[in-house]
Amino acid sequence: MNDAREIRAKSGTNHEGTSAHNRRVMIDALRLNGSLSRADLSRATKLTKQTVSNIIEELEGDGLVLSLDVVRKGRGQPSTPYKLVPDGAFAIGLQIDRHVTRAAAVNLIGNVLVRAEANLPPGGPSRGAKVILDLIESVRKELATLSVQSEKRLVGLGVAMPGPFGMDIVDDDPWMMAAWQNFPLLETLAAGTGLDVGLQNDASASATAERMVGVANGLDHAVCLYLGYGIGAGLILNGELYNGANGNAGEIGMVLTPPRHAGERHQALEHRASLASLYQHMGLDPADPALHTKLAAAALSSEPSLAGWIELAAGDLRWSVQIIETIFDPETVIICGSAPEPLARRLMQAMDPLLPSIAERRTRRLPRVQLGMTDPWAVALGAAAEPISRAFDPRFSAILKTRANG
Amino acid sequence: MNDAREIRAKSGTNHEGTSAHNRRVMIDALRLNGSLSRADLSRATKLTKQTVSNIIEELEGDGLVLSLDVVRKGRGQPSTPYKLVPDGAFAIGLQIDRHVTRAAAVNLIGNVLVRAEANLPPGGPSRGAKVILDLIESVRKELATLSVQSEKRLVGLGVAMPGPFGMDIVDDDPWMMAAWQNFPLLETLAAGTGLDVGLQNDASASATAERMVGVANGLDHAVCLYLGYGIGAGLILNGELYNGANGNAGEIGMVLTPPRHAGERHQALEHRASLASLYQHMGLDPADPALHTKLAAAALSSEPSLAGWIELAAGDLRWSVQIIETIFDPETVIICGSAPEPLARRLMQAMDPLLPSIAERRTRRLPRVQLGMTDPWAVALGAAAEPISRAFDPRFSAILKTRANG
DNA sequence: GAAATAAGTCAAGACAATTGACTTAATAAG
DNA sequence: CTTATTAAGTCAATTGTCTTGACTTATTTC
Repeated sequence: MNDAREIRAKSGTNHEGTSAHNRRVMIDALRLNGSLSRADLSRATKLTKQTVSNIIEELEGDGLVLSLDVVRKGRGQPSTPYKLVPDGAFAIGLQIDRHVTRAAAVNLIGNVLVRAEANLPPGGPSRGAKVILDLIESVRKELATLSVQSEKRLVGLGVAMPGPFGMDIVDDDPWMMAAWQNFPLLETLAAGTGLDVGLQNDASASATAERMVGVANGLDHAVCLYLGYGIGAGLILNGELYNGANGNAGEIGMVLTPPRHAGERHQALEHRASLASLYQHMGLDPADPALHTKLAAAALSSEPSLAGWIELAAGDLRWSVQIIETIFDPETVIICGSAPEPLARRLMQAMDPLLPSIAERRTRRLPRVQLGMTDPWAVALGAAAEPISRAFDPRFSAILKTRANG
Repeated sequence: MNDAREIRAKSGTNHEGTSAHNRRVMIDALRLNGSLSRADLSRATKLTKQTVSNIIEELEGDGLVLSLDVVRKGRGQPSTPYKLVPDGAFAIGLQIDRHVTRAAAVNLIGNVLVRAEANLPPGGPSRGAKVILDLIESVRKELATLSVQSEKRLVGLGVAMPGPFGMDIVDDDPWMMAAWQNFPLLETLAAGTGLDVGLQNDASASATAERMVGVANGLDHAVCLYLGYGIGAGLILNGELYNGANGNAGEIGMVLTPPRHAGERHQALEHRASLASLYQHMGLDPADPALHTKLAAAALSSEPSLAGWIELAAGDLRWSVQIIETIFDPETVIICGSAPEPLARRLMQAMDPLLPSIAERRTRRLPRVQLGMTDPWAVALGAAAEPISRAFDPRFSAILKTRANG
């Protein structure tokens, strides 16, 4: 029917897809509920007891689940609960920031087992790539000392760095984030480590972390408002991270905000509500290694210039939250980022009262806005959580055939 | 493991899920590509020739596909292309608007076969429900005269009405849209028609229509900016309509816009860029039956008050498009709605040049903004397209088990 | 005319979930 | 203290769906 005309279609599926999905569903259920018996799993997943038994046996054989003590409760044969084996799988996450890179190893349930960081030399990837590969290697070595099986059970490498990706680069900065984005990073890392590599921006990584071990755990619709050097949103929609057509969904830094006062020009959100704007406002040096500590201290004091920025930024964030609620209709909005926790907390407080929005409903179960992780390691954790999610979370794409046969 | 504690888990799947998915994938491929041979389908879906043959045979038996003339092309046995049978399935769509309700019947490929409209009496659902049921009944009867099989092949009823849904009602208007939203409409319609009923807001319905037969056909990431009495966005993300946690995603009317000039208060977008705002600006009566014609005429003239509104609204839309691009990273933004086409066209032109955004990339294949349907029947069409999509489009939820056995 | 190529079929096989009867082990009831 | 009831979990056979590999058919190219 077609010469070279491209045929567009989604993939079909087969037994393998079915089986893979059911395995993922069971792992997901165990992660979400802590421990469940085979009978529980059967009811929850709508699969038969027999099927659940078969899959559990398989998962147990693979070292992904283990049985706990028998539980007596009411009539009937006592049940044997199962839970995930924490060290049933590992993943490594890498955060590439302006002047520093962090790597972390996590296990199947999101515990951080190893962390390591290194300074990135200025000059971008030409010099930095080596630093990164060494850092990953050292994390991998250390992980191997904690678990003999770590190498065998390593499911991938997740990378997080500031977006947006794939843009025609216009401006650059001394730390050459743009150069990083043009560099064939994924290929280099895949070749250098032999691992499957995934990429997210900071905000998405944060959301991934919140979903695995944070306040977004078990939520299918949540947005992480990530306040870092820039500002971004990590989108969890229908239980999966949403990336958009080009991987740039949620890059809200370029959104134009309402002017604060008469005569002010419209400004991009990231010039008003981001740590970069705070540094500028307070005349701080972004490269100062003690910056985080200083900011934390300032946040606990009554520093007037900080208070001024908080007041202004909270206004923009209040507006941002309202837009996010209005556009996404999420269960909750999570404030996270690399700001020191006292600062994030003060920002949260300053955002109160929130603007009226569609999110104000009596049937709400969760707060409209919650504080998420502010740990500087959260992004690396999210980066590491991504391969775990890719390997074990139920998702449409995991069902589809990836190669043809016949 | 649990007393009454609720266990949260996703559903598993089985052979039926596999088969259902593969059927949907084939139908989707045929819809998207017009006609394909079994060999084409096998390559495109990654299923084996044999599997494709089996499914095609089944679909042919179900009257959903039919074979075309054999095509000779190059070496090898000539291929037999298949295409969808237009009248292989039908659905009815219902639009409930302020003072009017429209019903349309479409077939499997989105052709509108029947349309009918009725005035809604003031007073909300207490009197309107009957009008609606009668209208649906008349469409159904007329459809039956066009196809003997229509009743057997009717897959559902789709309803579209202005959102947001499930809110604590604050203000109301004479046409009592709020009352409609509180009324158990879906239950009433399901009981009154015996059909499966789905609900969307206007903007989502518009997006559904654009995806089935409009400029979003085949796109996996697109946003429809719907300009009606209010304003909303219909979100196609990952190839599916996105509804949010409570079905209100895309209800952007409440977004606060940047002030137009010093001293102006922040205003909700729907008070500035919506037909309601135009009516107010021009002193038009929204209930005037000739309104659409008058507006169309005005749009073709050089009416200064209309030109003034266009200038203002275009500014807000420009900003809205930039936010949408920044947040969703879609392949394209589609302007649609119930404004007369000349008006929509002028608005589009007035939006040029668009604000700089992440969407400006050299690798773009589609325009950043495109004009979609402005037909007053587009929403009813989208409403009717929804059950077709629900029944035939590949989607994650269609794979999952819905009832337990064992 | 023979070789190459491609579409499509046939029949057997493989895989994974389902079915229904059965076993095991506890509590509740008399 | 015995028996009935309830629930967890297993066993073995069955079913549904896709895959496999060999085969047939039809066309073009050499």
